[in-house]
Amino acid sequence: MASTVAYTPDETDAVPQAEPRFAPLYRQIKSLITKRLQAGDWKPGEPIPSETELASRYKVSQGTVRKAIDELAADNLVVRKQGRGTFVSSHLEVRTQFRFLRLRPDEYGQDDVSDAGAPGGEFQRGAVSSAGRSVQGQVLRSQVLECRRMRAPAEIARVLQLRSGETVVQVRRLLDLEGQPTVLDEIWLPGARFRGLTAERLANYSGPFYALLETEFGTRMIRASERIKAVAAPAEVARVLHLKAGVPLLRVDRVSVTYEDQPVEFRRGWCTTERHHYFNELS
Amino acid sequence: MASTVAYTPDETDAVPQAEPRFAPLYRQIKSLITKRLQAGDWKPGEPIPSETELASRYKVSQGTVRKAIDELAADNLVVRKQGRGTFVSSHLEVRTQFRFLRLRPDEYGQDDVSDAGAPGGEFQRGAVSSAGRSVQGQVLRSQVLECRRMRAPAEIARVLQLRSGETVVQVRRLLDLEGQPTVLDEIWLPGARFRGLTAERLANYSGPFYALLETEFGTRMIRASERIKAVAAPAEVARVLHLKAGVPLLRVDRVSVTYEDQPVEFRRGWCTTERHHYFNELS
DNA sequence: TAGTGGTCTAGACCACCGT
DNA sequence: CGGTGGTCTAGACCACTAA
Repeated sequence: MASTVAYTPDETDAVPQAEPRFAPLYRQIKSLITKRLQAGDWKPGEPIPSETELASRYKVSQGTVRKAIDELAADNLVVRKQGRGTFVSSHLEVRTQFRFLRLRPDEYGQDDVSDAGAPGGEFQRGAVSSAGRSVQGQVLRSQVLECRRMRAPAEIARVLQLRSGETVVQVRRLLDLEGQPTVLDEIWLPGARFRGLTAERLANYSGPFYALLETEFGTRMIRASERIKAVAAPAEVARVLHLKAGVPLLRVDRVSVTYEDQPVEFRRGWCTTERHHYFNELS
Repeated sequence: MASTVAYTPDETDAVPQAEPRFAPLYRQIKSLITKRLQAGDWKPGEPIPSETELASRYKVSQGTVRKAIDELAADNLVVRKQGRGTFVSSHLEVRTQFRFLRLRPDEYGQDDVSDAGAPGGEFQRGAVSSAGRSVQGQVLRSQVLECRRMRAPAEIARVLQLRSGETVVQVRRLLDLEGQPTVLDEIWLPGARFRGLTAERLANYSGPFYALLETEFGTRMIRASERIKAVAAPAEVARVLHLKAGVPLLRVDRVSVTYEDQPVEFRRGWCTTERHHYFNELS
């Protein structure tokens, strides 16, 4: 294949359409692979074809495929395992399980956490509406309070890029960390994408929320952005968290996106920081 | 040079000592370059030698140097500029100036900020004890309230890895965002490293705090980690921020490190989030 | 042992920048 | 134009994993 010219598909692949022409070859390859992931041709947890296989399939050198996969790995879409292969990443894997949970107990990792090596999260099946598991040394327990379908409030519709009045699923749940009620999450999801999502389905599922969305609804959360404010606890929130109304809480608003930067979740978390803190690395 | 064996220094470079032997060649090269940066042989804003130059100097292929520099660039230690060269990154550069400031006005970037392309921060010299400048579309003004030397409190000494009782510099400053007092920063620095740092020096300097530490004291902040809590504003803090005592504030504790992960700053920021929020990207 | 990702090389050519 | 980083190739060898 010529070096920088537009990629011409061979028989084994879907046509690449609205791509930025004249992108470097490795980006075109990256984009082709991403499309396959998005289409679900290669599923979370499974290996993608080997570098040599992809190289011959796309008629480029292995080095080019390598660079494409390097970026996919940097984007956390894929995980390389030496000697084994390259795997579609999944919220089910221990290493990426609570990738988006930034709340840490205050005692944890006094200095930089650097690598910390999470002690492998073994799952314990919980009672109805709950699941208990260990993550980063802390015991995590999730209890679903509510799951209902409703017409999207204007604000939610805007964020999720829905027409106003379209239906959304609202989930409210309580997170216990070390036995303390710590986070109240209010989650909104596009109704169309998560058709069969019910309170019962959630109750019977033990495991990370995003893992359920991934395995049951084929929607993988890729990336998210958060906005954090300090607020006084509203009465209703305080009640659920067993706190006095008005105590300071972290209000964490999160927009999560799948492939192509499609927003598919809006979440508002109300967090006590009496025994925990929000952790962040700057670089 | 043989492929994976230990690197043997040639005449042009300091001996590599306590390095993890049997690291890949490119990491050894990376480490050699890092040492040069740390030693100040190549200064912030200046170019480092070209890839071909480094390749011949270290007697490795250009590809290997390239991979080393790729990582340095990913670590933000260095910035590549096509056609020009590779430059030691600096807190003076517009693009990295307020790299660590995560507070955004609420209206800014309704959706993902993605790339946003900050509109180039032109500096305006301010009155004594202050500097006004524009960053990411918001007007930022810093006012030094206090700068004194003191014996390190136990907690500070621990974080900065000093012997208890060693002297530290404490700086207190107020950040105005869009004319609103928004953040009160309490900063502790190791006294030994920042010997000539005085209130006057700070007052006469217009520009980012870290840029001053970099240019005047040769200490570059590489990386930081933050812990965030929601707290009720202490009376003293509230007074400075023109708020009522007890209103919810973000308390952001930051530990910043230089090369070799040496901690060199502890900072506690008290932030109102009435008109701003803390922004974070998860991936 | 065969297959995978990881490292290293050498050389070609391109895109961009300043002079 | 010459020099810099950016892309692409082809091939060799290493390290790790699983059968």
